[in-house]
Amino acid sequence: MNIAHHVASLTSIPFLTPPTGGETVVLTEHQRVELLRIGLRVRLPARMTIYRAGSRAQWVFAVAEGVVKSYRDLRNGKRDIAAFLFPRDLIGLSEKGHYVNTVQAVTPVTLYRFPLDDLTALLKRDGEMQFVFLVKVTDALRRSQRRTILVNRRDAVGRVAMFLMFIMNNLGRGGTDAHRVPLPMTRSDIAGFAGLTLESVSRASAELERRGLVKFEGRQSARILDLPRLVRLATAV
Amino acid sequence: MNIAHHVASLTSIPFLTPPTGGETVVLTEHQRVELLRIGLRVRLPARMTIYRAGSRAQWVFAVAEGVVKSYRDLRNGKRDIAAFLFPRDLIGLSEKGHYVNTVQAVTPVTLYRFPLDDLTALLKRDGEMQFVFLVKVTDALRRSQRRTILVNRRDAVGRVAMFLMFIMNNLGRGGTDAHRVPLPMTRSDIAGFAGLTLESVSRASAELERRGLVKFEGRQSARILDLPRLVRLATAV
DNA sequence: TCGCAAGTTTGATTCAGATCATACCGGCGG
DNA sequence: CCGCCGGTATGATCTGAATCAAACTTGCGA
Repeated sequence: MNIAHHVASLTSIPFLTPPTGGETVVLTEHQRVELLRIGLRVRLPARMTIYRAGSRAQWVFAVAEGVVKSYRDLRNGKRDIAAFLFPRDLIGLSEKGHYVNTVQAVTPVTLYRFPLDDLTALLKRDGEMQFVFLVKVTDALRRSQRRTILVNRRDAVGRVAMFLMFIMNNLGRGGTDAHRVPLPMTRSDIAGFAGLTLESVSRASAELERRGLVKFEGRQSARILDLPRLVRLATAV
Repeated sequence: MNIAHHVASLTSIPFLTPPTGGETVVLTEHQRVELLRIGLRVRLPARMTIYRAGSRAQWVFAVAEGVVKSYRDLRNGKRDIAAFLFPRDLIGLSEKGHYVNTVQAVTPVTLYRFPLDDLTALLKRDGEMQFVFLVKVTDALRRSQRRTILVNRRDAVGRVAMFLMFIMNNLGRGGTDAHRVPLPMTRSDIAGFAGLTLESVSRASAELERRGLVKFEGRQSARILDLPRLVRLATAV
């Protein structure tokens, strides 16, 4: 196992900017080595289930590349998407030793896998590193709350507009074309995330296109034609 | 200032059970003293605003007694309740140095107030204590996700049933009567939390009462008459 | 005691999204 | 080239929560 290679890769998931300041938190070289001592890099194809809700929570994962969805199947057959996860995100939310959601790769993904016990011990030892994780989880909480606002909206068009903004904010960086929004997930997934049926997503998308705000190019991507108006729609709650 | 008194009070907010194990995390005596060195106990009357969204985030608070609501006022005049917070909960979610939500006392409350900088430094120094906070924030994330499921439901009666269960899970303990549910917040607050209008909350409540599941005793409390059926309704998504 | 005001209930109507049904599209194996 | 199939779009209808409106209830201060 090539540590040097892993260290280099880990720098690509430096987690996040802290909520209280402007500067980005980056792990020190030493901390990266420590993390990699307990972590393993794994690559998975699209559609692969990473873990299932209810199974024993043995690992925490960090997304390095690709998109992952976290969901719960409800009794009525519907699927509630808890979150879409992107590079830099952590996955492995558990309760009483068992995973809360089922997590599945949407695209081919690269993950880092950490045994929960080892990670816990490491974090307790290294307060600075733990703080990076604390900040990250706090960020996830903020995003979850923001998403609730999205779902609380009544109008389908506004929800889809918000969803597009959401994807832009998470996959926008690094893209060659700032106005192209990749949509690796299905309409069904979008519907589950936005609290709509897939028919409504389809209709709302058509409406956005009709209004000249967005052009859907195939099923897997969209082009933003009028960003200011889209932003207004999305934030017009 | 009576430290001994404060230490005793702090034991009443031992935060949470960790997600990965069964045993409750309790701070050591030393840790409590450390926390209190930087913390201040404050009592506030009902309706008092603790902080406003957008203001500089200088403090983190821990709820010791009472109920607090966290919300955002939306452009359309509506109010989205981000969370209700109970004893043991942390408040002070911020982004780039500014609070995300406005936070207001629903009942008279007792809080512990910690300067963010001091708390940050303390947590980085004491990995064990920080871990208690990490677990707490993780718990908040789980709750936020569960709430999204609540809001995603379409039927008003089910949402109100879920809301009642939610309150029971947070205020149930310590109550003399396990079937009495205190409702310190207004119908409007409930509506904001459940993603309904207050009229719908009112009608759904009446419907629950008509079906013999719940009896509302004044505006501030309800009595669960048929818990099993209420649970089924709440989880029947 | 009265009267006000905030909060709540109840009623009538509207409307957007769910639902049910059917048609379409694009990729892939044979 | 065909036919299948998962995913998507479109159309018709239904439903239940939002909305608008008005009455009622409760607590509280004059």
